[in-house]
Amino acid sequence: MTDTRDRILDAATHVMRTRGFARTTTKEIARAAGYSEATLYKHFQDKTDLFLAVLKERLPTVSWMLSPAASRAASAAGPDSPPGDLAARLTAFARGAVEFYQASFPISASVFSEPDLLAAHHAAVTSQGAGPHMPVQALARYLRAQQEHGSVRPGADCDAAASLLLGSCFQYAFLRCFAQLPPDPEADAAHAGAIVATLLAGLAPPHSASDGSDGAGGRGASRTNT
Amino acid sequence: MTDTRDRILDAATHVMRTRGFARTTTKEIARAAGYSEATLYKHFQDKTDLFLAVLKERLPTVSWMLSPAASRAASAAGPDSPPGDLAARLTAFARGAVEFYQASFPISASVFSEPDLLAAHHAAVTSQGAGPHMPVQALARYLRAQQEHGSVRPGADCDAAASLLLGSCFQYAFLRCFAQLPPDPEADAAHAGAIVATLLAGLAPPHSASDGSDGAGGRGASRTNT
DNA sequence: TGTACATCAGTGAACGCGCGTTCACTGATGTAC
DNA sequence: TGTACATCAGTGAACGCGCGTTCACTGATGTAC
Repeated sequence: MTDTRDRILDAATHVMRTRGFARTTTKEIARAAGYSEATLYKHFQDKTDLFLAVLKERLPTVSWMLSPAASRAASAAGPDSPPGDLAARLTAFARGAVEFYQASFPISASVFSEPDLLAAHHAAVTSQGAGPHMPVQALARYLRAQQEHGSVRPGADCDAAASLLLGSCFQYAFLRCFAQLPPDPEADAAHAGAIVATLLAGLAPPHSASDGSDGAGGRGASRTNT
Repeated sequence: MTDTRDRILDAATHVMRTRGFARTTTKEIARAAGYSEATLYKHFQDKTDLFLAVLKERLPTVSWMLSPAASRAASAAGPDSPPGDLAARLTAFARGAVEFYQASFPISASVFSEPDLLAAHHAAVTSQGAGPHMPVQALARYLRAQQEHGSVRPGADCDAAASLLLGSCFQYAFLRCFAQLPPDPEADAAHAGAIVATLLAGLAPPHSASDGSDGAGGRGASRTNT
């Protein structure tokens, strides 16, 4: 059955998550899948082939970018969109990103322990136009669209902004994985809200001339703390 | 000799970098160090003990935070510091961070493939008050100091800003490791400059009220503890 | 319907290999008298 | 100075184990006549 292949991939993914890459042996995978080890080799050429299939077919997808919040954000948002909408949409985007990174980290980080596997995975991912830089580029594109609507300051560097926002989510997810903290929607929401607000408002004081490019002097912060 | 221990640690670090964690066997380490495998066990209890020593004693330190640029930034910077200085210092900080992350990633990511090792490393690192969240906290502290000098907008959320800036560096370094790109100081400088400028200026257009009822500081203020 | 054969998902048991680890040993160096 | 012994960094060779992989096999199901 084709079902068997899926069960093996599910089992391998589960073992990778729970026991870690180093302990994900053919024996463990077979046991978790409920088949003999020999069966693995009816469906996959060797262990590397199986791992690559897991990476390709079982890594959490970036489909959260197409989630209601994100897709509506990308499609709708006319020039008449209410203020605050951008912040709300970016916050939803950030929360999705954290969830995604936190789910994929334990598996994708393991790839770094086998350079051959890393190279093979990278080649596979590149050849189909995917890769971990995609979400960043997608967010940058979205921000540029918002820029045309006037929701984003004209002179702003949308690539840099995307790198800041998703980088923060990425590292935040990493830190939680490293500390082996359980998922915490409340903390995630607080993080997402805080970074979005900070990114939108900027750090420079109203009177500062630290970004010479377009003298974005008034930037929304001018009314703060008066 | 104590020299032997150092040579073994150097060899292990080198093998981890070049062959990857999975191929870092006692045989390879011994060969690279120029000793027999048995010698490893005169200096380390077992292989895990050796790895933990590598992680503790050979991971790139965060000493770049104490580099000329960073330390001067932390100590000097009176209220009369020239405008643009903050940007320059943050840019230097960001470049150092990228270099640091890019050097440590290949080794520290491997730890995720052995949950036991991850837990042991995390415990060791935590017990001595270190950890990957330290740079973020240090940057936040620095920003708060700048805030008191007036170089940073009063209402700004310094924790969020630190997360944005270092998160971007972290993910940028990860992406380069993943793509197995060689170090590129020019690209690094461009990245650092762009994210610092963007973080300082913010995204919101001057006339926008995108961050809610009470101005830019509102969201950040709710979780900023001063 | 019964018979003979084909197909094919899945297996038990074994394979060679390379791993981490141990142990009795070597041989250079230091030292007491 | 020579002798006898102690110390100790380092080793060669072996160990048991668990890994990935293979192979001859099973037995249920389908099918031709």
